[in-house]
Amino acid sequence: MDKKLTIKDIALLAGVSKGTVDRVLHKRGKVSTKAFESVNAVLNEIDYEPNLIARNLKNNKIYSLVVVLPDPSFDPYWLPCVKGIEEAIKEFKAFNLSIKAHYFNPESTKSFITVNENVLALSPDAVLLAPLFYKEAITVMNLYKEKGVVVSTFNNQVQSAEDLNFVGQDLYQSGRVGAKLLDSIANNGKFAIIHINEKFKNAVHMQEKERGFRTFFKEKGVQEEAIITLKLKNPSIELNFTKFLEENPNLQGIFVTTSKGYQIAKIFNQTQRSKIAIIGYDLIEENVAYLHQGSIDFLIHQNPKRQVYLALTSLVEHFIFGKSIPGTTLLPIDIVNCENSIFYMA
Amino acid sequence: MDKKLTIKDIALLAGVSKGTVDRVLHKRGKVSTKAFESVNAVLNEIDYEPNLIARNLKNNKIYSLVVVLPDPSFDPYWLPCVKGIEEAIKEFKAFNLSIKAHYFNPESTKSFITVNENVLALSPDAVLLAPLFYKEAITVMNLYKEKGVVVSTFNNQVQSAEDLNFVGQDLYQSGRVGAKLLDSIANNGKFAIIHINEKFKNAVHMQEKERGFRTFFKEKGVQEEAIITLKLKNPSIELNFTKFLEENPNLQGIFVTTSKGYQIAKIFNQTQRSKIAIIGYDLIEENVAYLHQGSIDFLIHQNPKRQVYLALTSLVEHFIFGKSIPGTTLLPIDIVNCENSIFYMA
DNA sequence: AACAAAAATGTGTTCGAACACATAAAAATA
DNA sequence: TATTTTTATGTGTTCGAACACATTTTTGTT
Repeated sequence: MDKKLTIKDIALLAGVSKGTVDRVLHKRGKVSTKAFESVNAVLNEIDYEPNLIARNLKNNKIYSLVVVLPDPSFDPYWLPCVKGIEEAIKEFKAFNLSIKAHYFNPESTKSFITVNENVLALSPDAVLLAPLFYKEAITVMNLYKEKGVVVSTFNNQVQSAEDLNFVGQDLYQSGRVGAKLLDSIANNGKFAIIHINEKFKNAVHMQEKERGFRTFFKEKGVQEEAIITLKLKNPSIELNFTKFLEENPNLQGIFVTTSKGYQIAKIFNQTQRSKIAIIGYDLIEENVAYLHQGSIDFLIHQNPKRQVYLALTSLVEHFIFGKSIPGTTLLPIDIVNCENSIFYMA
Repeated sequence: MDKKLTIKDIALLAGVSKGTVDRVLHKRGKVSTKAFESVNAVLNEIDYEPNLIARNLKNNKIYSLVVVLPDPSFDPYWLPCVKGIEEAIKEFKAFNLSIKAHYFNPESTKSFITVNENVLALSPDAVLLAPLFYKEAITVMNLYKEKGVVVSTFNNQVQSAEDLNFVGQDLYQSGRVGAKLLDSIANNGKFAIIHINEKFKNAVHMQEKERGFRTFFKEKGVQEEAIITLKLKNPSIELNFTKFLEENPNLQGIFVTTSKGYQIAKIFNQTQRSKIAIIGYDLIEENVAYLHQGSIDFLIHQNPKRQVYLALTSLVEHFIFGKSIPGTTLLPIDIVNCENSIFYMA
C-alpha cells in the first residue's frame, strides 16, 4: 500500500524526533547541520506531502470571506452571483468559514466606497470584489492590502498590478465571438455596435468588446465604414434607434455590448421590420425570452455565477488547505441559443 | 463569533458525556430515553454540523478510485479525459487517495470485459466507467455492485436503474442545438444528418442526436423529406459522400453526429464546392483546424475532461467528506466557433 | 437484601500537523 | 574543571470525531 508518509515516519527514517522534522520543514532553525542533512536526505527521497486535513484541524480558525458586489435589485445581471455565493456556502458549510455578501448601488461611487469601508472595518480574511469603478477600486484595494486582507476580483479586471487574483472573461475575445456569430448568420451589409449604458461605468468593458468586434471584421477585409457604433441612453433609446434604422436601411446585424439587448429586440417586435440579426449579452430573463421568441439570435454568457463560485473556491482552498490562489482565470465565452440556454441558467 | 459547535459542546449543554452524544448521533443505541431526549433537545436547537475534517482525519483510509475508459490512442476524443484525471489527482493529492486509469480498446467488447474484470479484482472503492457497450456495461456494473464497489458513469448513460450516478450531456437536446445552429446559418434547402461510425457502439448516441435534430425541424414545420440521414463507413466514406452530394444538389447544411466531422470537411476542401454549412462534434485537433480554416462552422463540445473531473470530484467528496453522490449531472451543451474554441481546450 | 446480569454512561486513545514547553547536549565563561 | 549560557532535541498537548474499553448505574433473580 502506498500510504502517505507522516512526519512521524520521516522522524523514524532520519533517526530524529518529530519536533526536529517539523523545524526542518518549517525552516524554524535550531537544528544542527547533521540533523538537518539526515532529515533532508529522507525528504528528497520520499516526496512528502503534508496531510492538509490534519493541518487544518489543528489551525481551526474561522476564516471570514466577504463578497462585495452590486445590489441585484438595481441590475438583474448580478442575481446569479448571489446563487454562486449560496452554492459556495453550501459546499463549504462543514468548514469553519463565514461567507457574507455586501451590496452596493452600482450607480453610485459613493455607495461603493462606503460599503467597502464598512467591510474593511470588519477586517475579514479576504474580500472578493466586483471593481466596477476603476479609480475607487484601486483605492479600496490598497486599503485592504494595508490591513493584510486578501483581495480577489471578478467580473471586470482592474488593469493594474493590484489585482493579481481575477476571475472573468477576455472581453476583447468576447467581441470577436460576437463578430464571428454575426458573420455566420448574416452576410455582407452593415453592422451596428450598440452600447446601452446609463452611466459610463462600463466604459472599459464596452470598448474592449468593440475593439474585438472591429478587429475581427478588419482582419476579414470588411471596410471600417460598414460597422457603425451607436450609443444609446435612456429615455431616448427608442427614438434614436428608430432614427438610426431609417438612416441605415441595409443593416444586417446588431451587436449589443451590454445586457440590455432586450430593449432593442422589443423595438423590433413592435415595428415588425424585416429580420435583422441580434447578438446580445447575458442570460437575464428578458433576454432569454426574446431568444426563445426569435428576435435575439445569440446571447453571450458571462457566467457571473461561476465567476463568483470559482473565485470563492480558490479563496477557501487557500485558507483551508493552504493552496496558492491562481492569478487570472479566464472563463470560456459561452455561446447561447434558444436550445442550450437552459443548461447555463440552472 | 459563530464558531461551530462540537460534540463536546453538545455534551456540556445536554449534561451528558461526549460518548453519549456520539451514540445518539450515530444511532448506536444503549442510551436511556432521558439522555436521548436531552441530547435531542440540544440538537434540535443548534443545527449541528459535524466537522468533516476531523471525521476524515480519524477514518484515514486510503480510498482507491479507478477510471475505466477507452484508450485515447484509438480515438483522440478520450484524450481530454486523461487530463481531467490528472487534474483531479493534482487537486486531491494531499488526501489519502489513489486515482488510477485503466484503458480498454473501444472497438472490442472483449477488451471492455477483461479490463473491468481486472479492475474488479483490485476491489477499489469506486469505479468511474465509460459504459460504451450497453449489454456488457450492465453486466459489469452488477458485478461491481455485488462486490460493494460504487459505480459512476460518464459520457453516455446506460438507460437503466443501474447507473444512478451519471455525468454527461442530454443527447436529444444536443441534436436540437445542432439543428438550431444550422437553422441560423443556412435557410430553406435540404439538410443531411451524417453518422460516421466504424462499429455500432455509438448507436444510441447517434439516434438520440438524430431524434433531437429532426424534432426541431418538425416543430418548425419543415417537411421530413428535407432532412436526409446518411450512414458512412470507412473506407467508402469519400465515394459514397460524393455520390450523395451529386444526388442532392440543393443541400444547405450537414450535421455530423460523431467526432469525425473533419473527414467531411476534408472532402469539401479537396473538391472546392460551393459553401455548405457543417456542424460537428468535439474539439479534437483535426476538427478545430477545419473550424479555424472555415469549413466547419460550429462544433458542439461534449466537455469530456470536465465530465471526468466532475464525476471524480463527486466521488472524492463522497468518500472524504461523506457527501452524497449527485444522481444525474447534465453538463451544458457548449457551442464552439473559431473565436471561443481556445477556452474550451485549456 | 444480596448478588449477578444487563444496560447505560464516561474515559481514553487514535488520526497527523503544529507548536509550547521541558530536557539534554554543546559551547562559552569563570 | 565547574558553572552558566546557548543551542539543539525530544515530549506532550491541542484540534474534533470515532470508537474501544472501563466504570457506573439500573434491572432482574434468588
